[in-house]
Amino acid sequence: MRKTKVITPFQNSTHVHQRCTDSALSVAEETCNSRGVRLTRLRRRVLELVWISHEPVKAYDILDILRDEHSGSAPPTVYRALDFLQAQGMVHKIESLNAYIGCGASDQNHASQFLICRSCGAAAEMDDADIRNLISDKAAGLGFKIDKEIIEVNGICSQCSDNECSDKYS
Amino acid sequence: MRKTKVITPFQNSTHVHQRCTDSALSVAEETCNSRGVRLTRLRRRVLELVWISHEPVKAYDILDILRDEHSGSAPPTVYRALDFLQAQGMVHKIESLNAYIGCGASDQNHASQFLICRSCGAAAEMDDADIRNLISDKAAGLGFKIDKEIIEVNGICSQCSDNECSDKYS
DNA sequence: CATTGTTATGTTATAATATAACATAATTAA
DNA sequence: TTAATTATGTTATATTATAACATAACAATG
Repeated sequence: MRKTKVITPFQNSTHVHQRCTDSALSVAEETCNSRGVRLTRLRRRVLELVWISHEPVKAYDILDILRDEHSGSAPPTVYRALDFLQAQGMVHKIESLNAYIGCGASDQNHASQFLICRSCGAAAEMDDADIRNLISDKAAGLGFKIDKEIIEVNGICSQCSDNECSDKYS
Repeated sequence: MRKTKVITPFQNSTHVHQRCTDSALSVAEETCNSRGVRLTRLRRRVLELVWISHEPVKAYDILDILRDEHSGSAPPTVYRALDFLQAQGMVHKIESLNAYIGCGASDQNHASQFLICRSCGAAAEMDDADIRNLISDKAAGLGFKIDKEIIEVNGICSQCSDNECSDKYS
């Protein structure tokens, strides 16, 4: 069994979030350049806003911010940018939350499995080869050809369950 | 590797859908009785309407039918019934479609993996022990405690890909 | 069997999420 | 520099879901 490849981990308190964002933005710039697609100012800004935290972000929360910055912003503004970013693999939609999260591995073709913590609200992204392969095999065994896998695991992350435990004695 | 347990298969053309529905409804009746919860006329009717086909059904499509039958029907009518049926495991929500599908195994506690065909629109439900165990193990390895797993695999079912092939020569 | 608490449904209103359709502007290709 | 293409602006509306409060049905108890 292979080790789980963690694309975006649950973060500890010492993590400097600006680094995640900066890194994701530069990967995105490069990826767009090499693909000959345009990371316009608007799209870049939406990507930046998606990366505002490790919690999946709502489209209308992004829109609220865009509206403060530019009066011409409307739902299509944000949904179009999100569509572009999803097509380029820079943003994933979390279907069970109707929310969007940044992906720092947009340069790599990969599957995703999300772990979503109901306590802190953060989402971690994995690409676990064993899971990917097992599901491929099982689907193939039933004659099913996979386009896309949506895996969203809800629960409690390790840090939050540590905190819950310590709460009992506080 | 264990054989995939198929809860609801992709159906062939000879399948008599009334049987799926009847069977699901009687399992539901019994399950509700044994749990001491009430499968009211409304809830039963909504369950029946969810079972109208093997394609996930939209809440407002159910509502349109309910409205023909009873003028007092409104969105809460259908969402409340769906909430009840989901809580009892008789209906699952397909998050990526915002649609609902019947489950014939509401008497058994189980995980679900859905295969959703983009050609015929049908959804098949599995409970594959290997997938369930692998995801549990991987999550546990990261210290993550699972509440619920959402697995929705999009693609083309075996029958539809057979048809696509034969189309090439027709 | 009357009362009381509980659960289910009715009803109105509105929130939250997303897209259609067409106009204008910016960028790219010829 | 014109034409084609792509991106954004703008208005309107579709789709999905919940809040809040009223009434009705049912169940448990004395």
